[in-house]
Amino acid sequence: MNSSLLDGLNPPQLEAVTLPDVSALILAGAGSGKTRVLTTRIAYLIQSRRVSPSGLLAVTFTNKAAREMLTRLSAMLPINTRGMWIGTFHGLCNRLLRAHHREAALPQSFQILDSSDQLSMVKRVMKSMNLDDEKFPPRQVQWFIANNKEHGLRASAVDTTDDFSRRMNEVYELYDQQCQREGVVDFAELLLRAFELLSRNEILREHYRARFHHILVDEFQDTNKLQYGWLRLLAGRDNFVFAVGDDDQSVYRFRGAEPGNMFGFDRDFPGARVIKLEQNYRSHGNILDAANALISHNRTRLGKNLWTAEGSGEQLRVYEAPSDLDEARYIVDEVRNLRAEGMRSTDIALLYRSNAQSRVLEHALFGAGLSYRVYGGLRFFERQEIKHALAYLRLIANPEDDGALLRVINFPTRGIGARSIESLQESATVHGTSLWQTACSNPPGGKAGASIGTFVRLIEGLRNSVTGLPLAEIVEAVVGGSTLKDHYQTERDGAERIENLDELVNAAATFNSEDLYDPAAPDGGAVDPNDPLAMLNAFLAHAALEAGEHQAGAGEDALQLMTVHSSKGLEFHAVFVSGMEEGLFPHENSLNEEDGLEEERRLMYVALTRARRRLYLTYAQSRMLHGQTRYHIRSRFFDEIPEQLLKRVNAVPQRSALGGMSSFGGFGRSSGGGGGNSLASSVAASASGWRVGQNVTHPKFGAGVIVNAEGRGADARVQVNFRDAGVKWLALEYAKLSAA
DNA sequence: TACCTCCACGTTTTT
DNA sequence: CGTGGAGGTA
Repeated sequence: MNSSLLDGLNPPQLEAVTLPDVSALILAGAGSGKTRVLTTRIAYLIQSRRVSPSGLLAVTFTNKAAREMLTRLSAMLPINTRGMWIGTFHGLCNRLLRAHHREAALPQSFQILDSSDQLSMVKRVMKSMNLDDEKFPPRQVQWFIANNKEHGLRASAVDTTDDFSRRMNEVYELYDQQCQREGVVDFAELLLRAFELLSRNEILREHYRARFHHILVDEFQDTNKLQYGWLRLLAGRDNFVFAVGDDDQSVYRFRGAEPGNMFGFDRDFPGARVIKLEQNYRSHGNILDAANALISHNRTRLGKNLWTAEGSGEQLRVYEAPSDLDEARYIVDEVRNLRAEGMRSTDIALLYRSNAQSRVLEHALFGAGLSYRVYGGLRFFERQEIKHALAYLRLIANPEDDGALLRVINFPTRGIGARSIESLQESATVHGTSLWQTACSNPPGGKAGASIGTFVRLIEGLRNSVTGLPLAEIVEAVVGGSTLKDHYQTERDGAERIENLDELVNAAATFNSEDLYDPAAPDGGAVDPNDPLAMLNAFLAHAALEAGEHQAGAGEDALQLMTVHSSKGLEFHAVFVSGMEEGLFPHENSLNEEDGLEEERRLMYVALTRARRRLYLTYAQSRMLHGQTRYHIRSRFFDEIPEQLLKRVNAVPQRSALGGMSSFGGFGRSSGGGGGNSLASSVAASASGWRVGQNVTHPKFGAGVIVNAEGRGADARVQVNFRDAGVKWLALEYAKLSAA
């Protein structure tokens, strides 16, 4: 039994899985069996080391990762995973706070704000302060609040240095007060509140410390300061943290991730072991060599080199397109070829640095009749109609939730306009009560008051009618009774919204209380499926914490389109990385940021290591961006990959723009590939040392940029758009052009 | 209240 | 170019 568990592990994997009681940092390279090691470690602890499943805490970054861990674990062990604390940081903190809501000073039915709810709340608070949202962009204030919370800082602890941040901090303070009044918490608050609860409350802290001797963390490089503090707090001196991560795949620094948590691990956990998993089971050698070479240009690294027992495989295919349209056309052609060879579409990924780049690709794919799926769109629980229905439900669960009330008090419209709402808010401020209480006891007079009375009776009627009903019937009654469906019936594209509302009822019906309910759990964190209110709260928390798969329509054989960020953790047989241009990838904004280029390089490393067998890197000389054609040179990342690993498939010999020989100098073989006249132009221009998009100066015409080229050798001519002199064709042999 | 037009903006994003 | 938000008008 035990041996089968460990069968097939390589020596470092085996060492990691069977470590004694110590803290450990597992540096797991891309495709090195990270998830396998993590889950096998859990299984090993339970089976061989007789650790009780309830004595383990495993924390991930995403719900998907948590689900996968649970699935794999139940396949490995004949145990009930229900009582186990495996989940996301936010999910586990929610669980903790529900179980100890009194100690955490929260109402039992506290609700969770997602980012858009949080933004509305910020706007509302700023409005009450009469803060100019021109001068203080709400998004920036929202970021300020979240960022401070993620550093463990309450408003009272924020060190404000200037008037601007002092003012934002005032919003922060009032925002927190308002959340507290309403009984709502934002995402960062879940973590901070749980952290403070355990810091302050010694009894609880010791209870959980005594319980969780083993704490396992996935994607450790993505943890922020607060999450790290939370881990350390729970670990105390006597427990063991098993952290798995890859500093080379840290690409969320912009969102608060502190890869530095990895670098300080052995300082904070004295005696911690460090194990590197460097054998890659995913990619062929050339792909890994390219990735290794690229990432070696980063200075801030723990240091790791992937290797594979497989052969070198193919070279990386590099395609230079005259334009983004040609690039898309080439990709479509190649996809067709791959499919003709029998590759499934789902095994092919089209990656890009930023979402805006998907449009051209989608257009080309659509035109070619190839089915594709774009990741990163609007998610189920974020849809307008779903948020509305959830707001009705939230209001029933917790009437103090002003945000929920404001969302639906006049949706569908019932004659409560901006003025009525404003006077309601004023009255609430005067009386120091929630909007709901004000609407009940101190409604404004006149017609507005009458409409508000109708709304109050609607909500009360709904609340009474669903008391004691099972979850699905509650949701069904509210979706129906709210007249949301009737409203969408009259809308032009309301049919899909109605479908989604029906889908919400289904989601409630299949909402799995089993995952949450463990009768044997020693703490009170379990949700009793027979307690309708508890189930409703759990469902609403689920809606906020797990916004749902991006889109339906999964399952069918479709190409996978996504940003490089979204591709982290996935793998594909063939991968196209498009838009490999300076300014796009690395993104121009990153160049001004501290460590920005290194993060871009890590991102590129992620992109390269997604591919198992075939990897395409494509770029375009010209690209439509923000409504105008822009000219970029190919990404510097090409220069960081050894030449012999690259194969230029459209054989454009090219000298670099700055005059030196490019890393492609040795390629001259001609093969297929799209392109038309403009391709010929690019050949002409680049062969002569000039390229489209290059800035030049002319002794007579002054400064300009090359916009086109034709001919070769003595006939080569370039078209230059001069700042002052307009567009002119110049023969290269005679014109005294120089690079600017 | 609803619709329309104009303007600003444009990296990555989970919970 | 395309979108989303804001503000103005019917």
